Amino acid sequence: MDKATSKRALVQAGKASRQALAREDEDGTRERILRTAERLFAERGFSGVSVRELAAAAQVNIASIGYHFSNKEGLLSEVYRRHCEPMIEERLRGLEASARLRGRARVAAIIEAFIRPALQQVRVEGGEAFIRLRAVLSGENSELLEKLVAENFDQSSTAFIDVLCECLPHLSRTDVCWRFHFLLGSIYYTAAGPHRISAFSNGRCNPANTEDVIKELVPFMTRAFQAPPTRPQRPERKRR
Amino acid sequence: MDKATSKRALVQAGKASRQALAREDEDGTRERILRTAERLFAERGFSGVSVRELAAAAQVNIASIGYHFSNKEGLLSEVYRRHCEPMIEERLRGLEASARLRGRARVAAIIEAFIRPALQQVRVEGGEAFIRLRAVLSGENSELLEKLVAENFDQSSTAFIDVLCECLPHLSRTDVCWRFHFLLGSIYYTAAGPHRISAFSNGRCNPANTEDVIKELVPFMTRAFQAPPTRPQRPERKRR
DNA sequence: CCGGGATGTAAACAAGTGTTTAACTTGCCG
DNA sequence: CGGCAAGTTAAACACTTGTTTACATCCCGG
Repeated sequence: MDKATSKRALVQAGKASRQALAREDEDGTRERILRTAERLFAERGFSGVSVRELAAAAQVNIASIGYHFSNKEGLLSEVYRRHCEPMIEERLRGLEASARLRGRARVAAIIEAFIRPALQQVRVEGGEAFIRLRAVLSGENSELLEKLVAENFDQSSTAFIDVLCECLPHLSRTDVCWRFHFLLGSIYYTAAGPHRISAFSNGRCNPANTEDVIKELVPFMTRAFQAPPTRPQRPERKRR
Repeated sequence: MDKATSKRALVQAGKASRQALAREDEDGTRERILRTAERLFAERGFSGVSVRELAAAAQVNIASIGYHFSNKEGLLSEVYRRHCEPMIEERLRGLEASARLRGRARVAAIIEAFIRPALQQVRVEGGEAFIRLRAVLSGENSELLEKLVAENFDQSSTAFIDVLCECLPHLSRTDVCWRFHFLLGSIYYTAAGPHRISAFSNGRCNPANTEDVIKELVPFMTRAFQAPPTRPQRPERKRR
């Protein structure tokens, strides 16, 4: 990828500025590739989709994807970045808005501010949500993905944890991190493996219904965050 | 796969009985393939590992894996089945044992009975736990995997949900299903994506430490399950 | 009208994919 | 000894993989 980067770097830069002018929604080759990619990757994962399939589905020449995004990984990065930016902004807006509330209501608002944008993320027409892609990817391709996740989410995750610590002063930061991690797991799994629950609930639970998920998950997690601390605020305190 | 199945079926049967005699731990080709497969699949997913890599890592001829397991998917099925059986048995033992307790303590015991066997599942030497494999697979290869999950887990999952419903009579079965689903998500994610939490907690949270995870997750989930119902016990009741 | 950069395309590239073949070794039993 | 089945092997099979090449267009300022 090193030689490809240096070779195509200038081309890429030119592309970016041009696209900033012609506002995203045009129907050009580049746009069609991106839309098809986010759909297919979300459905079948990264290594589960070949560039040939992708090109065929987007009705685009195979080489075009190399031309516009350097290579397959470059395409994934761009898909990822495009979705994360607006989602994170929405999350942070919700986080700020929660500041008007206090106590349990505020915790609930924070959790909802985190969940909602992820779940109702623009669904590609008739397809899976972007969150599904993130969940699917969390299994494979760890090197590239870990970079993407770190770049895109570290900042906002930390912001949420900070505010949660503020609202839950009886908890150590370690406990909050754990609980936040469990929350993440529930969101991902809801997006990634919706078949299982709908199976053992005889179809009564449908994770595709965003409002249902929020109605169930927010009170569940709000309550959970209020469990007594597992680790003491300061480890030494126990001895005193 | 259809023709292969019919052709190798008898061979497979013979193998199974022979292996029942020579107790699992021998160092034969078949055993080496299985052990290597569970390690590699867990690390890099199903489509992320080629038969050739696998054969090389197991120091086995490429054709051997076809001979012993019909094909790559057959190998996965066997890896899966071998781990699920003892794990599910342990889970059910824990579930029965929880019957001695009452109230919140019983809920906690049930949740721990479900979590513990999954997390402390025999780790292949120096490698990832089997649960990681399950989490990784939940993204890809959906047709085969869904069959495997259904075959191996439907029964035990239903048993757990049944008992939880008993312990939480204020909840509708639908609510219990949702909450069980969220629990599953937290477990999977803890196994699949351990890097993220250890990153934003500055290493204070280490999902590889099974006891830590249990100490954090059990109270968290126990409390969460006790949240007030989201859906009424009987939908019509609201109107009356 | 022409030169030049951006964009699109068919064909080829080398490597890698899962699977199968056919030959070969081994051990066992009549 | 011969026959036979289980197990192992190198080699080949028929595709698919991501990427690159060299060749067409296109459009626009000079």
